[in-house]
Amino acid sequence: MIQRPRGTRDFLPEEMERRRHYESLLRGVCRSHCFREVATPIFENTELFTAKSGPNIVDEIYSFQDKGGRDISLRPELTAAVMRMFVNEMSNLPRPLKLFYFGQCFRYERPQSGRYREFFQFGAEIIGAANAETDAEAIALAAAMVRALGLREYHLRVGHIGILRDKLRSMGVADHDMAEILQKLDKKSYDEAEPLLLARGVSDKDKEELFAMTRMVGGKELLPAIEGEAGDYLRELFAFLDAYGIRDVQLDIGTVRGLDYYTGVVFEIEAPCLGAEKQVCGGGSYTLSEMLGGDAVFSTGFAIGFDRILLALEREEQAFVNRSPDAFVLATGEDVRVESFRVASLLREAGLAVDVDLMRRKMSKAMKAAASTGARYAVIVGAKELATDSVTVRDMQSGEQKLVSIEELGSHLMD
RNA sequence: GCCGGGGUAGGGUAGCCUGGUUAUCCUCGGGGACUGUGGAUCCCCUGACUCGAGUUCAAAUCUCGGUCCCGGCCCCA
Repeated sequence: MIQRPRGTRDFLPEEMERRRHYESLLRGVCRSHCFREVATPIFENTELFTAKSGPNIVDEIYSFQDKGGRDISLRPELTAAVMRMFVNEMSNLPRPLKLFYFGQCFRYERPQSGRYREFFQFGAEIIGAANAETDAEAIALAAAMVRALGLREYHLRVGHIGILRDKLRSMGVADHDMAEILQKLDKKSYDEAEPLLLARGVSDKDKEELFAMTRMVGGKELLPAIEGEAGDYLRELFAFLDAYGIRDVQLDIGTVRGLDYYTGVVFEIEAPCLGAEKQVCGGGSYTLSEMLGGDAVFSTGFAIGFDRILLALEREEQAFVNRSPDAFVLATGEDVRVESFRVASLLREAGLAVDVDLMRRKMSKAMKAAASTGARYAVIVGAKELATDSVTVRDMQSGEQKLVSIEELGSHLMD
């Protein structure tokens, strides 16, 4: 037996139907917000990902040389690819561009709960605008998507990377030193952040103030206290979010991102039921296009961990019921078997989901098979009925049976 | 990369500690009893010890290694 590669999954029909269902809900939300879908290759030149995330990223992704000696990687995320596409092919389109995407990504990591080597991201980017309404639009979309899926318990947290950066700058920390410190602060690793700060001559008082800021989490009552441009920006953002009906937002000054390309607002959504890997959505405003050889263009985007959010729905025991056939067609015997397929075809043409017995079962077994598919009706094709161009329709729930002419069969089953 | 727990038919399990006939039971699947009526019952059938090495007369069982799964650490673009 050949095993599946580590960290991958097979999706059986039931699971696949469920996935497609939720996928289409998400697509619907994107369309209602007038985002348009794009797709990029599953593999890219490795350079694209090292340009975005640094050379060490190669250790964590599926990276190889193809037969032509090109350095290729399976995409570990989709933002870089979408920005590449924007720079290469879409930079002259009217702005803002509102794009969304869904696809699998690959990371060479140790699998654990909610973490696979092949996983799916559903994300969106707004390219070419840099203001509070753009960020609000992105956050509103993310929130609407999570709501559309029906996730009951989640936390939406919004922060602004500028607040801590301003603070660090005022404390005399140089810009190129910030990423490392912010990374520690994001994880609330104060022990590790402290020596970095002290080494740059930050006073104890400043340090404590900084640490206190990273612990600021709350509702919009915190807004007035936030100084500077970032504060103004957040007040504006929250006004737009409020207009969009998004009120269950936490303001979290400690939510930052270590990476340099984030420029302002950052946000994440987490589902507490998931345990260690509970973040189901992450995003923010950034500028990446320059790193990919384009002009400086501001964007806001996010990605939803599709597998994770489905796992969260499962943990919340949100039932998904697979669709069952409208009808199951079976023959009473060999003499009318071919004719039963004609009836099935007729019903399919009429737009019904119709299954047939392919196993040459005897009638009682066929009936049993019909029951196990969950079909609403059994359509029994027999010589007696065919004599009057009719079939017997059995309601599988009630057991009630009727003689129905083949001509009226389709419309009879429709209602 | 690190720590811990696991792996017996498609799914769920017993057996493992204490090595010894044909590997248990349930379910699912196929067929039959039922020759024109399902979800009931009965009967029959298909189907498994994660892989490799070692110990032994003998390994599902003991030992070591690989692999995969589960939970956590690290990382999280």
